[in-house]
Formats: sequence, structure tokens, C-alpha cells
Amino acid sequence: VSVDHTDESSNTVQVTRKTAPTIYDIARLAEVSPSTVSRALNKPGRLNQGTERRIRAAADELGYRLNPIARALHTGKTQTIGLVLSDITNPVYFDLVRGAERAVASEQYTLVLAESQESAELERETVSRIGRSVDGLILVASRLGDQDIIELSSDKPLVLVNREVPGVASLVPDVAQGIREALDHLKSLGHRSIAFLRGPTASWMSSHRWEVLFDEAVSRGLHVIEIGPNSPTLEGGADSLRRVRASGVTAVIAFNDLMALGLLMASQQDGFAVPEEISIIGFDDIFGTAFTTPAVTSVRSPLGDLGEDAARELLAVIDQTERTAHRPLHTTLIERQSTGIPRTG
Amino acid sequence: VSVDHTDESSNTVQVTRKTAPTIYDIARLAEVSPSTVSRALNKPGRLNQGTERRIRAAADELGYRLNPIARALHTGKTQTIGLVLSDITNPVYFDLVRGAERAVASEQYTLVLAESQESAELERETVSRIGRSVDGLILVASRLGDQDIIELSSDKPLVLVNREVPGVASLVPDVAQGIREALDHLKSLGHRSIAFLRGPTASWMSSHRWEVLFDEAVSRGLHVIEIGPNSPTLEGGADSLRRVRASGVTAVIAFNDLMALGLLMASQQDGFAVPEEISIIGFDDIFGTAFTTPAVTSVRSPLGDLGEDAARELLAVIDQTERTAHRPLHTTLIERQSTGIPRTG
DNA sequence: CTGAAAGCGCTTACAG
DNA sequence: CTGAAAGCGCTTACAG
Repeated sequence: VSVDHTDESSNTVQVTRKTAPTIYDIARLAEVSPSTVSRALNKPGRLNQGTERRIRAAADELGYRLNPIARALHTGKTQTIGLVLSDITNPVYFDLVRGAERAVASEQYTLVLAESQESAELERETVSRIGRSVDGLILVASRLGDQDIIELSSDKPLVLVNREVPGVASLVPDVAQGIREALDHLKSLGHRSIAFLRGPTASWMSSHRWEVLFDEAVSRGLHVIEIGPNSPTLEGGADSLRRVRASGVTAVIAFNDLMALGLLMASQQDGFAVPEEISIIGFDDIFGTAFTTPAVTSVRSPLGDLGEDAARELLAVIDQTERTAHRPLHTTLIERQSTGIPRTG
Repeated sequence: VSVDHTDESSNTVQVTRKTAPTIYDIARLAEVSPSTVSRALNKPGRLNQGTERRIRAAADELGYRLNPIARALHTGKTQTIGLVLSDITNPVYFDLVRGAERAVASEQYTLVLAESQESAELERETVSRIGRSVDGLILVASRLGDQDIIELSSDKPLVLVNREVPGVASLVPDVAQGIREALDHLKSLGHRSIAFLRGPTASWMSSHRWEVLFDEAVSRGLHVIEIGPNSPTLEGGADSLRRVRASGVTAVIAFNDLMALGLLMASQQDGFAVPEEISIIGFDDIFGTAFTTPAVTSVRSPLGDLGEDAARELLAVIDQTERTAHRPLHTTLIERQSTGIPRTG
């Protein structure tokens, strides 16, 4: 490790940072009142041209930059929104975070990021830690109970992603299309009996996908079972292998790609052939699904768009502007090599 | 897409959110002065037991929660730190972000996340957007010039990660150990001539790795060349294949894993055998390097520890406390199957 | 141990 | 068009 410090800090002498100029400094320099400075800077064009120019010149000269804290205290707006995820390192969230970050940055907002680590308790703590200093919250795959979420949304603008709660704004991509494509794909390959590898109990999205999958499978005359709950991780997928083999199904649809990848690797280690003995489909099409051999067939979710739209939706609620029409967010099957004709089919 | 709204918001009638209680409300209820309330809540044990208890009871009854903005205006501290990355979706950063998030959260700080999109210009904008409302900044793989960084650090606590600038605190894992292991590994396999696939011109880390690699290769009597600059992405790696083949080297060490993966996939598509015709080593050991066939040999960086230590270092600077001894952050080679005996060796 | 007062740096009615 | 004043919700010397 290399750690360098300025001479000052290594002497533990405080680096005296020049105190930032305020509108009072500008007022003095431009010979106007502070209120006039504030107006000049906030609503250009409402003042005498000369005064405004003088004020701007003074501000530039002093290197003035607005203190957002002081403004926030008065306006009650911090120009900041909070994004709460269950697990920062799950690759599913990368695109979502990026989409949200770009959407807010383009409106001069700032993103505050927090993680709940798959725990309702920690999520509650996290929300209360950041809640008071953001203008609104995006809760992704929230592990909180419906009641908690309803209360939260009554005192702060709130948008849910991949979670639905009655009366609360939420964005969930239409999962049916991708699931139908997945089932049609499996059926056409000759599969008759499939399993859904479910995620954690607290995951609304896992139940949601299961319910849609169940109905669609039944209507196609496919046998369908549920295996789990499992941790939504590589390990969770790997750990389910025994139950998958014991179940006798020829195909598995996992709650997410991490589980699908885990199951794939565990299968290969066991010499259980993919896709000959078991076809595997993941969910979300995260980074890495295309890297394995066989590459993982997956139902792609529009994560980047989801993050972006959630942010825009939230900003609209905060600013009380009309939301623009929503683009449809749907899922679609990406066929790769982890699905094939079943040996027993 | 499903978008639900409360009745109020869909009528565009403002949802009247109850205004939050302040210390004045508590003061009235507990029949003390606001200053006493502030003390009771901030420095427990300094007041008369009875008063303190009465105040706490009143606060609980009202559901009081401190307004961090108001406090910040007075103290000048927001309990927030900013993390600026070049590219949020690069998997290298996942663990780093998580490490930093956990470290700051454990100190009741909050993480603000921003992205510079590989552009010095955008990075400057980003820093100025979030700079005034954070207590300090972590700049990861900053694309700013040395002078900009020095100025920045003179008016705000700042810690650099994977970048060194004289006089500015910075954390860079020791890259030499991993590089030595990589070279010894290649040499023992019989390689005599290797290439470094460099990253973007503005990447300090790319130059740093190259310099260390150069010296170590020369001292081992290996021929070494540099190919690039390249975009630090899958595409960047893939695009370099032609130059790699033309160069005649038998092994490549890429600036990062994304490039190594891109090169691997392009090679396979071209029928250029890995590792028989070209051995490939990546850098950082990101998620996904173990998934390919052959799996990618990589120099692992301790990204999570880096993020955590950078955050702790920054908090120490902010609070002017003594930094605890730093643990060594070193790199180490993870041998997988993308390296092997060269056919021409 | 507790209170009155000033101040953090803005914004915004209210006057003129 | 511009200024004086109050206020956002805290904290912290300064008194007593």
C-alpha cells in the first residue's frame, strides 16, 4: 500500500481550508443587498441588467458556489434521491444503478446509495438513516412489509422497483412475455416437467414470477413444481442441485441468473450434463451469462431502463409535474446453449 | 409496466405530508427550552436525569427525528461522503462500492455515488455537483489531471484510489507481487515474449501496471511490448486481437479483466486457440472470470478491502483522528486455464 | 443544570 | 427593481 499525505496532514496540523464565500461577500463586493444577490443568481433576467452583471462578476471573482445545505434548509429540498438495494454486489443492479444515476444527474440531482443486505431490519435502519436528507426514495426489491412501505410512502415520495404494494407507485417489467417465451421454448424442445427455483421468502419478485410461471405452465399442460426457498446467489443455485436431480424434472427456470449459474456449475462438477440431462434458464440476463459453456439461456429484464424510468417517475412525483407516458418495459427470452432437447424427453 | 399511484397523486392533488416535529415541539411538550432539548438528544448524561427522561419521552411521543440538514448548516458536516467512479457498470467496482458503503454506514455516514463516464470533463462537473454537500471525496481511478486533484484536495478532504498524485492521500494496492507471480508463471510455462494490453491514456493505473510489468519482465530476460491504448472494456479487448496476433507474442497480460475476457472471446471466434496459441492473463479477478472455458487466469486485487480502507482513511481525515495502521493490500495471481504451455514455446 | 440569544447561508414574502 | 426582515431547524458559546 502506498499512502501519501500532505505535509500538513501528516503533522496532524489542520489544513486550513479557506472558508467558502457567501452571498454576503458578493453583496459587499457588488454593493447590493444579499437578497438581490440571491435573486440575480436564482432568477436571471428579473433584475436590472447592470446589477445582475455586476453581481455575476463579483460571484465569479470570488469563486462563489451555492451552499446547497443552506438552500435545502429553507426550501426543504436537497436535490438528492436515495436508492436502496438489497445487495450492491449482485450484478443485476449494475445497469439499474447506472440508469438511475444518469437520469437523476441529468436533472442536477444526486444519487445516494444504500444497501439493505437482504434484511428487512437493516433496510428499515438504512431508510431511516438516509430518509430525512433525500427528497425521495427508490426501493428496489424491497424486503419490507407492505405496511412499512405504505407508511414510508405517506411521508416521503417513494417509487418501488420490482415490488408491488397497493396504493404505492411501482415499476415492474412485464414478466409474462419472457416467461411465455421460455415455456414455449422448453415445450418445443420436448420438456414436459419443469421446476422453478425460487428465491428468498421475502422476495416479492420471486413469488410474482412463480405465480405467472405457474399459470402459464398449467395452461400449456406442463407439469411444474417449485423448489426452495433458496438464497438468490451462486451458492443458493448450487445447493439446490440435489433437490433438482431428485425431482426428476428435465428443465429448471431459476429465479435469477446467479442461481442459474450456480446450478450450472454444480451440475458440471457432478457430471450432470447441461442441457442433455437438465436444461437451465436464468432470469435478468446479467453480465457473465454469456461466458459459460454452455452459455446460459435467460429471460432478459430491461434493468437500465427500469432504473432510469424509476428515477424519472420519482422526480415527477417530487416536482409534482405530469409524468410523461411510460414506455413499456417487457422481458424477452435470450436463447443460448443451456437449454436443449431432454435426453429423457 | 405496472404503475400504481395513490388516489391523491393520480388526482395531482398534493399528498399533504405532515410536517415533521422539531425540537421546538419537543421543548413545548417537555416544558424546557429548545437548547435543553438539543443537549438531551446530543449529549446524553449531561443533564438532570429527570429532564432528560422527560425530553426523550416527548421526542418518542412525537416521533421526532433530527433534521440532518439543519444540523449540517450549523456544523458544516453532512455526514456524507462522495464516491466518484469512472464507470458504474464495470464489475471491478462492485466490491469496492460495497466495501466503501459498509465502512461509511457503520460510522453513520452515507454514500453518495457518482460516475464520470471516463471523461475528465464530466468528472469535474460531477465533483462540483456533489462536492459542496459531502464531507469528503473518494476518487477512484480519477481521470482528472494532477493539478485539478491537488486543488480539489486543498478545499475538501480527499482520498484517491488506484491513482497517485504527490501530496494527496491515496490507496493503491501493491501491484508488484501479482505481476511477479504472473511473470514467473508465464516464464515457467516457457513463454519468452509477452505483451501488455494497455487501457486508456488517462488511466494512471494502466501506466503504473505497465511500468512495473516492464521492469520485472526485463529483469527476467523476457521480451515485452505494449499494445494500445484501448478502451478498458470487452470491446477494447476484442478489438486488440489483430494487433496481438500480428505481434507474435505468446502471452498477453491485459490491463483489466474486461479486456482479457473480450480478447478471449474474440480469439475463440477466430479459432485462435487459448492457451495453446496465446496465453491470457487479466487483472483484478472480477465476477465472471471463472465462468469462461478456459477460465481466465487473473491478478486479483483486493477491491473490497480497498473500498473499505479508502472510506476509513477518508473518515479519519475528516474527523482528524489518527488513522489506524494500514493493512497491506497486495495482489496475487489466480491461476486458471487461460494460461498454458505455448505451442511455439 | 438550564435558558436566551446569536448564528450557520440561504430564500422569499412584504414593502417601497 | 431592490432592500430589510423573518425564517428554515438546529447548535453552541455565554450567562446565570
